[in-house]
Formats: sequence, C-alpha cells, structure tokens
Amino acid sequence: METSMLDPEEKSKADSRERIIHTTTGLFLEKGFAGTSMSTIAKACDMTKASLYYHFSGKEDLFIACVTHGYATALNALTVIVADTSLTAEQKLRAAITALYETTITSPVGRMSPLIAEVSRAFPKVALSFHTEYIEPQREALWQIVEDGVAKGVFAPVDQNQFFHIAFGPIVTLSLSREMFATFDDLDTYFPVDALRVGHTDVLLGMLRPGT
Amino acid sequence: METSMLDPEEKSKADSRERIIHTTTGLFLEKGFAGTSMSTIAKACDMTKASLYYHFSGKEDLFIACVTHGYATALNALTVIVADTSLTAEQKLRAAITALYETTITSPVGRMSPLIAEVSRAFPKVALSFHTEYIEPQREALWQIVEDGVAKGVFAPVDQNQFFHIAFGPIVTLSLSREMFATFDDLDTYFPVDALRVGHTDVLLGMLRPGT
DNA sequence: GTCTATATCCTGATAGAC
DNA sequence: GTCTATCAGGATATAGAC
Repeated sequence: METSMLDPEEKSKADSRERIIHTTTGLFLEKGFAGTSMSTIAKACDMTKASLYYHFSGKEDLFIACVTHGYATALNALTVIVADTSLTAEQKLRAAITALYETTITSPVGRMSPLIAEVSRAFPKVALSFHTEYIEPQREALWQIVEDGVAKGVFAPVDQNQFFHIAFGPIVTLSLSREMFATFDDLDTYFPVDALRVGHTDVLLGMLRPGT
Repeated sequence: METSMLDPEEKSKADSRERIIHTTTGLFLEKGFAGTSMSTIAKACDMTKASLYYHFSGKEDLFIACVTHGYATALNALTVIVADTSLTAEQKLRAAITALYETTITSPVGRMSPLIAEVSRAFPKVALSFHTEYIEPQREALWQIVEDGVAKGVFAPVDQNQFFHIAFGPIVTLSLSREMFATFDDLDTYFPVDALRVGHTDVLLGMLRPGT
C-alpha cells in the first residue's frame, strides 16, 4: 500500500536508528551499561524515552545494536589485507597486527569489550554474538595469513591457541588498561601504543621464524 | 572504658566485616558492580541493609574493601619467589609467571579487573589504588627478576614496557575472556590455561635469551 | 514518528527502637 | 550490632494523543 511513499519513510527511520546507535555508543563507552540510563540516552539524542522505545524494544536491544553495528567496519580492514595478493606473508602479518591495534583500541566495538564482559552474565547472547561474529572472524583472518606463510615455507608452523594467546592478549589488555586508566593525564606516555605494537610484532615474527 | 570487653566485640565486628567482604566479592564477580544491589548483598549475608550500612559507609566503600582485601594475598606469592635465593633467574621467572596466572585467573582481585574498569570512571580513586597497590608491585617484582638475570649475564636486556606488554597482556586477556565467556560449557578446552601458560613462558624466555 | 503523562518497581540510604 | 519501617528519587517501560 502506497509503496511510493514507503522508501523515504523507511530511510528516515533508518537514519534515526543510526543516529541513536551512534550517540548511545559514546554514552555506553563513557559511563558503562548500567551507568547509562534510558533518560540520559533520550536527552543526548534530543528525544523522549518513548521515542527510543519506538525504535528499540528495550535497553538490551539498544545495547546489542550498538555492539553489532561496528562488526563489519572493524573486520573490513582485516579482510582487505588477507585478500591482498600483492603482499608477502610477513607484510600481511605486519599490516594485520597494525589493523588489530587500530580497531581494538580506537573502534567502538573494540573498546566495548569490557562492557560486554560487564553484561555477559546478564545477557549471555551478547557474549555469544560477540564471539561468533567478531572474535572468531578476526582469529580466522589472522590464521589464514599464518597458514599461507607456512605453506610457502616462510613461516614455521605454530600452535594455533598459543599463537592467538600471544597475538591478541597484549592488544586486548592494552585497550582494557587504557579504558581503566583513562583518567591518567599521561596516558600516551604510560601506554605508548606504537612502540608496544612494533615490539609485539617482532615477537610474533620471532615465533614464526623458520629454522632451528 | 571497659577495655576488657572491647577485644571480643572488636573481634566479632571484624569477623562480620570479613564475612560481608567475602560474600559480596562473589556477588560482584557474578553480577558486576551496578548489577549487584545492596538488598541482594544483605540477603546473601543473612542481614538487613541497615546492618550493612553499619559496617560500610556505602556501596562504593564496600566495593573498595572487596578489591583491596585481596591485594596482600595475591602479591604474597610473587614476593616470596623474588626473595628465594635458591632459585636461578630462569626458575624464578617460570615460578613468577605461574604465580601470575594463578592469581590473575583464580584470585578475586585478579578476576575483578573488568569490574574495576567498569567503575573506574565513576570512582577514579579505585582505579588509582588498583594501579599503585596491585599492578605496580607486580611489575616491580617481575622486573627485579629480569634485572637480576641481566646482571648475572643469563638474560639479555629488554625494553621494560615491551616486556610487560608481552608478559601481562596474554594473562589479563585470558582472565577477561574466561569471565566474558563464563557461560560456555567447554571453557577449559577453549581456554586451556596450563598449555597457554607453558607456551607463553617459552616466548618470554625467548625474549630474554642472550646472544642473537 | 514523536510527544506528554504515568505506571510500577527497585534503588541507595537513613531513623530510631531494641 | 542488628532490626523494622520508611524515605525520596530514579529506573525501565507503556498508554494514548497528535
């Protein structure tokens, strides 16, 4: 019925949704899940609570939307690197690690990891979605780079779980630490991201170095 | 006044405090800070809310008590290892890493890191105390082992921040992941702590191996 | 699709008896 | 030191007009 009018309405509705998600993500990152009330969200979105409930069925639904929204963007950089045939295995690994630092520390979905831990017991399906739709694809992309290098003989084979442990562990902890100590005035000198990333990459390449 | 009666009263008061702290720590770990109400705490302690407020000035005070309570215990294992003159530098490092896994993953204060991140913006002094009283002593203990080994020529010198990044990163992330995915039924096969610890220790010793 | 107004419940915290 | 009783406020969520 009146399909000609449906498109612009749908578009404006989708725009509102996206605007709400964007604003709310910032609030969640700043104050945590439980620390952010629907009233606060409504005010920040220049709306009333009732309008929020028109777009989202509840606070949990809104949170899931915020988390899920960033998946594709954050994963995109990684998939592009894996598919780039002009790079050597080592170049791919270096680029992938750089991308992981970038997304984990600066992208909303990466910075939201502690929040997901916060709500994971109340909403197990949030943790599950985070795992299957975000963590696993990251691991698979990184592992594909490693396996390609091994197949070409430029990387030594490594245990998958142990490699992931050393590859992702420092990055996630760095992100968590920076969130936890966000009030420190000398955050960047205390956590010098670029220097840590370079040293970390060397360690990973050391694990993969053939010989001995 | 009536000093002879004061001791048992003080003792029972201290016992109550400790019992409350112990019970509440479990609740915070299970449901997060904001997810745990004073009513819930009171019920779990077989008390009324009013009695809780006799022992603690408020929810924040109680939380700080829970976090602070575990510092000494968790740090103790590490200081014992550092002081043990019968061990070689490599043995000390192995023992220290094992102790770090143990305390970070199983001790309340270690498992509470995500909670501290949750409340750090609302209560910056909690994050500050965590840093100066728990994180820094851990780093200092580990660094003393490294420096001793370097002085004796069995370890190669390394950059402090980069070493900490690789040493603590995987452990903290492992703890966070296990909290986040606590609902998984195959938690120990997905995060095989002992195997990851062994591989991690090898990586750290590789960073410290003298000669190129 | 956004509003005003309201329902219902739970929160942290306190007063005062015992 | 623990209780009963209660407060004032804020939480999520909904009803219904426009």
